[in-house]
Amino acid sequence: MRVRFAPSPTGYLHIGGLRTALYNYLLARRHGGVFVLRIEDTDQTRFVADAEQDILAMMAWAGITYDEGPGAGGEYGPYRQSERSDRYAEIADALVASGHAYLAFDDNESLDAMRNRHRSESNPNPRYDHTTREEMRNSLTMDGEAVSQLLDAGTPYVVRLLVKPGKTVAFTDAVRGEVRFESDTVDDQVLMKSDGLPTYHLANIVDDHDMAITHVIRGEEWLPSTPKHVLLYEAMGWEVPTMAHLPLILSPTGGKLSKRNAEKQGIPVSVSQYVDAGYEPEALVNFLALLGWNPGDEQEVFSLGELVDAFAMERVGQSGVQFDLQKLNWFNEQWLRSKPEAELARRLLPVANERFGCEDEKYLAQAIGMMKERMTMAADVLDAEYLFEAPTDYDEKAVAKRWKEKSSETLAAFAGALADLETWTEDGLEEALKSFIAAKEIGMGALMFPLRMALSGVGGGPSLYSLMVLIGADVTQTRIQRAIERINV
RNA sequence: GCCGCGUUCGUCUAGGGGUUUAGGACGCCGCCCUUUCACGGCGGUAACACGGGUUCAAAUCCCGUACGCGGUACCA
Repeated sequence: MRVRFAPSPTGYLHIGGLRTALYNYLLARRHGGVFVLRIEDTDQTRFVADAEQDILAMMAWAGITYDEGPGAGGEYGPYRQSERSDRYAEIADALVASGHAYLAFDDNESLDAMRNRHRSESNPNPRYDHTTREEMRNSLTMDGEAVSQLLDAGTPYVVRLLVKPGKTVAFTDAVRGEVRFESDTVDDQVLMKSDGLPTYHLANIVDDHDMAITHVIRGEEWLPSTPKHVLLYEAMGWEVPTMAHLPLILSPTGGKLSKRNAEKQGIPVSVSQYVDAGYEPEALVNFLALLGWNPGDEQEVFSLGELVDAFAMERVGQSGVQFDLQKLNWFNEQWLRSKPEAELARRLLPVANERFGCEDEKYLAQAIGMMKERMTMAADVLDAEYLFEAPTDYDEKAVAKRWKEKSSETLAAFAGALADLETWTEDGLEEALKSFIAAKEIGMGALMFPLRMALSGVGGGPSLYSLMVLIGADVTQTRIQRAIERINV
């Protein structure tokens, strides 16, 4: 089995592109096959200089490795279409020679004119096909001599696929079963552009054949052009690979997950935006894997390796799937909790240092340990400022509601008790606190709430025992004094 | 318009003729746990697009309709 991911460097790697890459990768690894990365850079006008680099970087971030491709080598290279031009020209010539394709000299104006001529309410998008090609300037309508003259004069031309009407083009899609198209509805696709570069359709089938690709796994947007590809394979006498068209990822409201549409709804479309937002790669991969595929049992959290073991094309769905950021966030929480604090601390230290001057990785790791179950994103720990510095203000609503007349007095007394405490540990603190409230004959809340306010300034958060251990005895004392001075009832 | 693909809780989905009072997950709501907030546990909310047919029996098979999505470029 040989599969490929064939992105076009016309923009940064799209979230849908990453899923396509992932499914290809999973299938290859599952079956001990080869995963090829091929860069389809045949559109000069839309070329984006650093797009290829972004694609490579994002795949690496996600842990999706490939066996052949730019930077990985392989016997079927080069893996950039811009470096394979001669081969496409050769095939285009062969297609023309065998009568499966022809030369067309029409410029944009005459193309527009033809479309305007035929445009009507019942035919809003006239095609260059068996119904119109006879009106045009091409090697079918002109004699050989006229064609030679144009060629000699250097007239620009394209090569078009000659699609004969009255045929049924059928293929079996691994996701959808048998799909059939009538050739009457297929247009004479341009195979070679006038700039001498191939279109996707030509380059794709030539490369898939030359690179011995056995399974073509791509987005559903390609389904309508598959008959053209089948026709091309047949014209060359090549075997048609197994086709699999993945359901499209839709925006949360059901429309296309286009850049504009999605970002309006707060859904990033570039993988790099997820990286920048701080998502765990495992979470994005996990989420994407389940977007259009399911294992058939109730497991939801999968590592990449587990996905490899569980993945099966038969369990890929057929209908479009809506992107749900909340579910992605849930996966991020799951993965975050499974990561060692030390690892997260190492990652977050630079930001913690910048924001709070925190240079102590161990301290940060300890703070993360306390906050882990409250975080959606790793950086959320830094939003709990009180972990790093004294609160500058105290939640007014909570204070108004729960700060009593005696709170200051209680706190002051407790501060005194803490000053005598010898074992500054969670257990020691808990013991001290309990004996304090017992002696004072007050409820737990009468001390806990003021203490929490004094130490954190907010009503919710991690265990106070662990917080006090984290910030230490001195800081605890300072914060208590500060609160007594500042919170007046 | 035409061509193609699709349609089970708000979302991702299981189920593929009787096992179904249609299961799970996210979200939302409630209860429990708890110093708080979370986590966790328990419970609740909520779906077979519609109409015909086939069949003893249909969410499941067939046809139609509706709706959604994709395609309809010298873009991929």
